[in-house]
Amino acid sequence: MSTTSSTPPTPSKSVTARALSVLGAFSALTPRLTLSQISRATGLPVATVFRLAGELEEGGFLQRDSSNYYSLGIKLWEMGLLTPVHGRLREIAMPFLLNLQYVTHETVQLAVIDGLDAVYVEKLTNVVDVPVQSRIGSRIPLHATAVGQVLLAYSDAALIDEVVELPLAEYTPDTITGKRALLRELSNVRDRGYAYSASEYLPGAVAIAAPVFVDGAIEAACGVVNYDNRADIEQCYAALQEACRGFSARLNELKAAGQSF
Amino acid sequence: MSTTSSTPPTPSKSVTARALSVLGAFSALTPRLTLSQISRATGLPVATVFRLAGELEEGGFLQRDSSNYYSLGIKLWEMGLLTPVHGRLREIAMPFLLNLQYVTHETVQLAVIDGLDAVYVEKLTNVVDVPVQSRIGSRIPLHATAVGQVLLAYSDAALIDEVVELPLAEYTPDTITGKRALLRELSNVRDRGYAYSASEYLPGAVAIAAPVFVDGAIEAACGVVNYDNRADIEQCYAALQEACRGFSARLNELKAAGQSF
DNA sequence: AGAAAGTTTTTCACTCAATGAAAAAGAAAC
DNA sequence: GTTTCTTTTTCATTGAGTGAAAAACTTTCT
Repeated sequence: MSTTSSTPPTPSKSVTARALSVLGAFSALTPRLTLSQISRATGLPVATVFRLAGELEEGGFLQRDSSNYYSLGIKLWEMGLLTPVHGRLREIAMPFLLNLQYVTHETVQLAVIDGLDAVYVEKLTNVVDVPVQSRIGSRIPLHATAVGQVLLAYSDAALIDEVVELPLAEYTPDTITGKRALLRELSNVRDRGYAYSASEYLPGAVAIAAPVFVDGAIEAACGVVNYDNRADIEQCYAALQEACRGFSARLNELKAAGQSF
Repeated sequence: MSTTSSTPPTPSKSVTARALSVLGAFSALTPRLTLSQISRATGLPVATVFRLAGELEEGGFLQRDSSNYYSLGIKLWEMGLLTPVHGRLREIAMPFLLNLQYVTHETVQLAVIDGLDAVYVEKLTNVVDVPVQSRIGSRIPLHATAVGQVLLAYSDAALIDEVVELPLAEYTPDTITGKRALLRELSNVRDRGYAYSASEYLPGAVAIAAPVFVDGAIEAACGVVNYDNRADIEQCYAALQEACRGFSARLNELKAAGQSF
């Protein structure tokens, strides 16, 4: 019964929040930072960063190289591997993805939904010199990619409504940017059971994606991308379907057998 | 007289150290924990853990499911991907590993040295139902595995001396446990340019491994394992050599071109 | 069903650990 | 050489973190 305005009573930053913001200063574009760079990036006084960074290094969350640059520590990587998205998804998916890659010879991807984005959990390419567009961990739009559309199509109506109302960025001339058009496409995806996207995000990239269900709810999406229409889509689709079926079955099997999540 | 206490590793510490120890309570064996479990594992009072866990959740480092279980958050996974071991090694290695896996059909692995252990950075198997012995992130002994022996063989003399003096655990009857025998084997590895290990760690597992150099110093080791001697070792070896050469070349190329680390 | 045991959340007075300005010590740039 | 920038140390101040205890919930047992 609080009639008080929802003013967040959090003007100050706790020590923990500060420590996390030190870690947050690192990004794909800035994977290496000096003390003073961290200080500037976070707005925290150098002396404070000095102490916090020291403690984080102590714990293995940061590491410091010979030229006084910090980067994120190996402990952080190890902990990331304990995350459900890795241990309960990518690890189980891997054999299926490998086989799918083996059969199709194309780029294969696994994505989940997080918030209002799709996130690549795994991505396999055997082309060495490919200009990497998006890496594992990248966030990509739900409306403009095959995996995104699949993830969205089978999500709760509430989420669909929310995304549909968002301003839909136009990445290429083929990107779906209209609310009605997107809703129609999502409906198509559900009818077909898979998504097909040609040049909606990256020109020249043709992708198909299919859903992975656990207990009837969508858990992830698998996709196959090929550039410049090299591959036989029919064949890719068959392989994709098989991979998704196998993966779904495995997840459900583990869920039934395993005690938790 | 052992001071047996189930909470030894938590003398009074800084806030940051406490927060990190909350994260540290999670492991491969206990990827999900309740508040009170964390409290017991860390030796911190529940009220303290309550606050810290709340802040870590706020920052995306922990997540809480419907049944009040905490697990490590997606943010942690994302940050792990920014770590050099991932972005500067596994990501670049991946196409070569995939191709190696494709050619040999066997389990393929990439490992680095960290402290006195080898750590698996990547491991590819396309067999679905394999009883997973060691996963990505696992630490494995330097003296008893092919990748470990390669990593050690090309390390600094100081490190070799240190490892050689350690008590060398005997995993199978074929494990090298003697100091002199290990030194001799390392010498063999250097002479041959690769390591060959049969049932030294896991009975029935035959592995070969080769080094990956950057600027003349060893950076990682690639290996191929096959169980029950199914594969043609000669063929595997050729493929392995090619993968390592390609990968080394790519790393050196990037190092020369790229600005840093 | 109710009681008992366990877990999560809130409260609050105390106090100790975190703070950051400033100065010292090092590096690098000019 | 001087200047400019960065890292590290010091230290008086204080407010953020603390944890015992009680309240609020949940689960388990009889």
